Amino acid sequence: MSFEHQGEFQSDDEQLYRVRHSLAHVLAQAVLQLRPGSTLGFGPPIKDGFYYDFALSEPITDADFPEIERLMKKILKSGQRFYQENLPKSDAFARLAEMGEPYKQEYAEELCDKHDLDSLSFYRNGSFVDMCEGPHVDTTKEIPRDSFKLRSVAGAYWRGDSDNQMLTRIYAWAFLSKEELASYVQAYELAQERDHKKLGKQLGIYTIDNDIGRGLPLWLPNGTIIRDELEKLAFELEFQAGYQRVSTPHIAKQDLFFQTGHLPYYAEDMYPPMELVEQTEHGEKVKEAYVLKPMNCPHHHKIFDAEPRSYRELPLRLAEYSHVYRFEESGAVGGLVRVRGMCMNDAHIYCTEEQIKSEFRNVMELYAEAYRILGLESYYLRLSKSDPEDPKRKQKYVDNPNAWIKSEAIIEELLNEMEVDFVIGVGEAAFYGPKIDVQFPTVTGRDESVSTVQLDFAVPARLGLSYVGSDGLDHVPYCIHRAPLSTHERIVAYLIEHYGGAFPTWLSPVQVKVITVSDQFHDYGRKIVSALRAQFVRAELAEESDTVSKKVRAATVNKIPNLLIVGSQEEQDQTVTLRRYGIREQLTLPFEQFQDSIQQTIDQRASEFRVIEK
RNA sequence: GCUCACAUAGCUCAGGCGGUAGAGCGCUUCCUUGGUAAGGAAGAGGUCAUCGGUUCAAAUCCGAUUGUGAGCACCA
Repeated sequence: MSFEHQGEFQSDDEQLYRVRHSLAHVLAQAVLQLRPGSTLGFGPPIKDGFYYDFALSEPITDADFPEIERLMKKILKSGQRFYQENLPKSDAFARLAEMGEPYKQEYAEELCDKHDLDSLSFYRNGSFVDMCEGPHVDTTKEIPRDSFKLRSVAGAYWRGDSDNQMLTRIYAWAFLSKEELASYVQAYELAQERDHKKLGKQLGIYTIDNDIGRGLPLWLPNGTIIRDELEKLAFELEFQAGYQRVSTPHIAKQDLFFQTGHLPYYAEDMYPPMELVEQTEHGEKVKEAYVLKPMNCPHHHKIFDAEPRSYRELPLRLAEYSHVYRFEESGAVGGLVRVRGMCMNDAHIYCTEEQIKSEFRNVMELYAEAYRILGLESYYLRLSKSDPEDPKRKQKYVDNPNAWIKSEAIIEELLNEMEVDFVIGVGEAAFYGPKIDVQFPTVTGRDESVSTVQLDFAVPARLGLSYVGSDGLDHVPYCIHRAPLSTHERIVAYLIEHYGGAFPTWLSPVQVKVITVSDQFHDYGRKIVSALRAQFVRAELAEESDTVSKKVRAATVNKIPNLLIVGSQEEQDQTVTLRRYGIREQLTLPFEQFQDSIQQTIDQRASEFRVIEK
């Protein structure tokens, strides 16, 4: 198993860091020129450039970018020197007050309190002064004038807290040369071509209809094939790992979720209840309330509880691909990555404390196997812990400090024993326990949790789950929640971007497209298609009376992995000419040999096509 | 939820300083029967997101709503 670590922006290139940091100051200088009376927030370097936050006197939009860039270039050209000065803290506060910089002032006071500082660092270039630790370039002449580009304007809360005022953030790309900028922008644009929202539409995978609802994707025939293949994969992996499949309804009584503790912890993320109302003498009364399930665990817990359990049955592994519904905030919903209705590769493992580690390990191995088959490599692990410092912790996490310490220790120990790299996410835990999240980068450069394994020390007890131990006494089981293949929505989004829409044969909605050289070979083409379909290969004949070129192009645009070209030669020899997606060289082989080869390619879920020699 | 931008044919987009619209692809039909990324011709297809306001006149200007995108916050 290999898990790569991926951390925050840390430039190993000191000069790049200085340039970006200095450009942030130059941007602020230009914006203050254009919008006098604006004040400053933070303006750090980031992984591909920098940003700066402003409380603007007048709004700015991207239509102002050319003007701002012009002002910035003028400043760069003028060769301003950067001077550092350290002011005693009282002088520093006085200066910030004089400058009219309330955000900087607030931060300055906090810095001094927290780190017990008695002086603060400022940088001056030209007429512009900013409280800042540096480092910076010596002079703006060091900064190439053509290697940065303003990218976007967006809102951002001061100090990242939605209770605070929203500032205006301007993002920019910045590099050390024009060429580096150009190649970065080009790579960025190329990556946008892989965006699952774009390809999902182009390849007929899913659609979202406003009459159905936001965040509620409709899976088209091509997308449904991919889902079915993933479910088949999960079924096989889980069968071999000793899981049992169960099926449960999409709704349950609201009261169940009070018992589990989801309500009130999780209320904001749930669709409002469906209420059955009864007429009484005094008016209306809610007789029963049902909710759409946001998670499957309560339903599975009830299956565990459906009969008396012995320690001999543990670990009991219950698996289900099931829909859950979460009322994500409108601004969070987008494409397939954040949706309000999703189908999850869920399972719950009930086990004893002694079994936790080995079960976690089994789950991690199942993940690694699934990722290997899917060819996914660019992920890293995050140990998601609670945050004991969080003032809102009582609303966010089950209140049982000892259980948190113990369960977090078990998982961290396991990760260390497995010798895998991981980062720690403080405050990223589930409300009922710590978890290991598997993070994947999207084409838009964000990391998202795709898969997750979670340890639950709280909910089984709340529902009164128990098993009889070898000592004849009742014990509360631990529960491991896991979803290696994530939700169909999220994993398919990643797979589309990972493969750029060109799926390996086993996942591809159309696996073989038969292209005849002219209509007179359609009979042979149809014979091939029906023989392939008889072995459950998803084959189609290109029926259009177009030229071969046109049909090849159409199939290529649709990223179909295998094309079979047939004409008089092939019909006479009972062969086919195979052209693989993205490969120009082709191969003519007996049709029967192709049948065996594609069967093996599919059965092995191979990423490449290998011809079987007879 | 918040900030900003955007919404024109099935798709990708142009146009429009106010006088009710265009291209390419796709689709349909016809000709072509062609050996590897677009053969040719004709045709159908749009209350310019929705609602309201200004105006003699709104797709164009203004407002609201809905949706989409980029961020922020959120994210089991």
